[in-house]
Amino acid sequence: MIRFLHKVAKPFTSVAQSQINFPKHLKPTRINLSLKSYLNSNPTKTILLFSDLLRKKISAVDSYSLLYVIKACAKKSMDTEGKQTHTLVIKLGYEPIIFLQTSLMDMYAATTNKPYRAIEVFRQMQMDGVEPDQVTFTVALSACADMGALDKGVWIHDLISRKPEFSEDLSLMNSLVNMYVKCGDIRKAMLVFDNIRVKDVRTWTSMIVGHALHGQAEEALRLFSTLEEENKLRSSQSRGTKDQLLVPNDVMFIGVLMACSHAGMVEEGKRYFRSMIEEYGIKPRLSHFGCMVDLLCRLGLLKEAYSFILAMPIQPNAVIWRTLLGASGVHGNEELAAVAQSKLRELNASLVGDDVALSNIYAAKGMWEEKIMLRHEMTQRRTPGCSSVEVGKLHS
DNA sequence: CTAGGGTTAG
Repeated sequence: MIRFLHKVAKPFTSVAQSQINFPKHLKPTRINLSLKSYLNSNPTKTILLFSDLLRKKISAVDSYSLLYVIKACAKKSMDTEGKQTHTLVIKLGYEPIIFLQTSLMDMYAATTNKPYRAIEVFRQMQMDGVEPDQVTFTVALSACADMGALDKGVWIHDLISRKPEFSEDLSLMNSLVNMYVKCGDIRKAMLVFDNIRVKDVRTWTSMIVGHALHGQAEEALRLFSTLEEENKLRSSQSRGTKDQLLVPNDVMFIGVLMACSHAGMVEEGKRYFRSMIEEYGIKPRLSHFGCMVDLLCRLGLLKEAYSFILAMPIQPNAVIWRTLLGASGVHGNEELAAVAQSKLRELNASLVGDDVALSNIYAAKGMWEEKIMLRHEMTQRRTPGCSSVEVGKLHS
């Protein structure tokens, strides 16, 4: 934690700024460019430099400096520093600056596991009479989506509806579709989707994922086919329409594979996985492999799932082994369960529940010696310093 | 010489 608030001697004002003659290298713009430049390479340095400036009682900071610090806090998930910066924004009277409010909302959504703080900032803006714009609404909807807060999302949608020109903002509309998807109102999501005249890849992706999440695999895949057909049509037409192609990307394929997985469509899933690699030239990521493992495991194709995992060109993570472990439990395959279990231990990522899963299989099969052995191992393996908080990060 | 945004397995 980096403390800097208590070092602030007095609130910074624009009057004070104009009265002080800073050395050239300490002018706000100059410093801000440094703060900004560290943002991509080393965000912690942005925060350190800023706290250093305050410690030296150099008030050569302005709203730009704060913005970069807030972004740095968001990037490094430094919630304490983020909160301190928020306090500083208020202390310096920068509340009406919409850029700061929006990035604060974004910061809270990124650093706390309660995005409702982002909505609280939004509420406060409403109370202070600070008018939100498209970007503020976009971030607010994203926070609602993360929380699954349909009531708040609808409230914000209502506020947006009063500004017809906002419906031209595609980022905002995509955020709106995503909010309805994540909050479970698929019909409303479709309604918004249909009303977006010029869509992009993200629009389609949100809707495909939406259908997949709602167990509407056919709708998801039909949507994907529609997109492919539109692309084919356009590429066969004049050259002018080529740049209007909406080429499916890796994220969209996660939605497609999710749909196949939820519907148990194993052959289709394999076909899409191949198509992704061969036709679209997309290198599958861990999440794509995870979808495939999930698909195979759901159908009880455990051996195939296992050989699929072994053939992966990248190292499988704990989630993948846990998928296999869970499915082995459901389908009573104690050999593969034990393999998955040991892989989890190798990764140093086994959870209490993983031992229980294997233990239950042994019990169900009457393998009491194995169960006792496992129980013995479990009690021996208690390593100090491994709290449930640290382990909990695996779930996020 | 500088400001904020949307899609991602389980």
